[in-house]
Amino acid sequence: MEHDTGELGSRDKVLLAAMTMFGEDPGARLSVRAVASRAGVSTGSLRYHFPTQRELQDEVLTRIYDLVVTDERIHDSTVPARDRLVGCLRQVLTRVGVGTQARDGMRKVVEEFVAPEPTEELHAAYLAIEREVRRRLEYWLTVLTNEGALPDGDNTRRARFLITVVNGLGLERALPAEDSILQSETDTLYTAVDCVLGP
Amino acid sequence: MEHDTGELGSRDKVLLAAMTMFGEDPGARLSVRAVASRAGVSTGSLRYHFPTQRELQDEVLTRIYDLVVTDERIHDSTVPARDRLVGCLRQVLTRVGVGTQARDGMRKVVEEFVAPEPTEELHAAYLAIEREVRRRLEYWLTVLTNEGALPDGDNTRRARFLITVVNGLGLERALPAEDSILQSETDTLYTAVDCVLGP
DNA sequence: ACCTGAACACCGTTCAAGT
DNA sequence: ACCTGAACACCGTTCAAGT
Repeated sequence: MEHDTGELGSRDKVLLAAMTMFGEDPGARLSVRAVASRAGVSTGSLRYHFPTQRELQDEVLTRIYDLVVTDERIHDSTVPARDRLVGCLRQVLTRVGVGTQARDGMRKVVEEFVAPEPTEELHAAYLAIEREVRRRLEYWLTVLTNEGALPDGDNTRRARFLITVVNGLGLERALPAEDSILQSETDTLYTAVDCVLGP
Repeated sequence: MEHDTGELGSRDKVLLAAMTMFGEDPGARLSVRAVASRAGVSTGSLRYHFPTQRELQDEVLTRIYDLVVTDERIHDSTVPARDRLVGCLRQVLTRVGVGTQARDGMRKVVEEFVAPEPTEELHAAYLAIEREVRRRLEYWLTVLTNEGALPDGDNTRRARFLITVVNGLGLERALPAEDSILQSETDTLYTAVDCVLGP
């Protein structure tokens, strides 16, 4: 008959604590001790479920992005425009995934579109995907423009810029990284979005 | 009549030690204790001359890159700061190449660092490279900061952002693209640089 | 002015010991 | 199987004390 988090396993307690902390401050450090103590769990237990700090952060990333329902988000004007746009970009990154998924994804992209001699077909196939993503991004930017949150301007260009940033982040998810990846990804997303939204 | 480093002041001893260590392994950590002990100096003394670890690393960078003449570009103050920074980023992208070279390069990166299960060695190897690039970028930013072209701020964060953009552009060079890539790359570089330099 | 080294408040990871 | 918490080997920074 518990009404707190007592029924949760340690793993979930840790995850809940980490996500809460991330929610409170997306730039937070999420150190072992900070998260463990917030979760009411020992550092050893945290390590048992997440053998490395990076694994914890990856899991947090996945969960966070799963929660975000996106397209609604861009219309929710109670939230600052920059947060909404960052949320949308995060949604794009969700599909990239983390860990093995991110690495497999990048491997496939390279196998399919980079390694082979670029035929007409391949070219067209990739461009179709790329255009799809850009359209989506442009749509989000349009919403913000109509709302007055984003000055009139070349939204295609802006979208291309944001896509490049997301591509860079996606690649970095597949590559080895320091374990502060969660924090620096947030930094970069906000930097890019602020850049587009202007002063 | 000393023939060792005995005549050097502590500050120089520290600098010499740090630069030697950097020379031996550009991926080295250059921690307070490691450098101080190598220099035969107390941590307190090191701190006296370099109030912060960042200041030490910046000084090392400056000395190192002042030796390497390749970066004349960043020092040429007859050119606007943004153009110089974009030039430097282009220099990084030069190594990525275009066409077949870019595709081969990306394939190799993926083969080497993405596809295999990430061992400790691989991880360290990649991080060393990454850190090297970031240091270089930070150095460029420091030059602009000292010059007054760039407000004081977190240059590490700025460097990370620019690296992500360059990573994105590199990936896009390897992928199929519309033929306006040159133009959109320039757009993106300037957007990113302006974003960093501020209004 | 310059230098020392201990102390502080942190890291992430490991591990013997418990249940 | 899961969890504990101490211990380890590191960080960067501060500071009273010396010369």
